[in-house]
Amino acid sequence: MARLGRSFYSRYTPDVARDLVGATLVRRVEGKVLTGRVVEVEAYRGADDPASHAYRGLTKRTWVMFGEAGHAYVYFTMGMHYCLNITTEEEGEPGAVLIRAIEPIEGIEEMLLRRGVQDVTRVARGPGNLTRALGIDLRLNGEDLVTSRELYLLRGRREEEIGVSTRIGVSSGREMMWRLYVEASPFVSGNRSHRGTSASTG
DNA sequence: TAATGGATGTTCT
DNA sequence: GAACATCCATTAT
Repeated sequence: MARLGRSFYSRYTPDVARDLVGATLVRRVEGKVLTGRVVEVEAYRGADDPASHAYRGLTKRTWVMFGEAGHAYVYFTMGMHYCLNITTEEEGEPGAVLIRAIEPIEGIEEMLLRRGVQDVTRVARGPGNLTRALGIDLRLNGEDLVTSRELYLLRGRREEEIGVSTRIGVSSGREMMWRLYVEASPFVSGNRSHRGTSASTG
């Protein structure tokens, strides 16, 4: 499998989000290799997206979203959780894709250990759980996934059935159907109320 | 099946 | 000082 390069990320964010579903996320930490298939993502943009951190412009927190595509944007939220995003768009144009869930492939035992749970379908389900399972925190903020040894993405098969819905946990920007997930996957977060319309990819 | 609230801390007004 | 791209257990329907 080939690592995704700069040009993959330097595109319109919802398109990148769609193409990231099915990719393989690789995390190397403390001598362990942890990998998983991306099964759920959300797109966030800039001035045209009130739900985005970058909506109100460049700040000390959001500068990564305005920079070069293909970097990790990690932020701390709700006093407890870290969330992992991958930056998108041309430099200067803010955008990022939030990775919400993966289906664990390699290093499953290590992920279960880090989370303190037994259920594989829940170990990396939801953005906060995912970062905990993979040992991702603010030290990885700004990491370049095109060159990093610790965190990167591999091209995956294109998924057959991809579901589309509004984004979870946001109060504004509800008209944008920018949450994308593998329709049949039990590793996806949310519940029936978060199920949107189904869309096939050719 | 859906709504509620507590833990917890950074960012922005 | 309020809001927040969360999670989970608890409570209400």
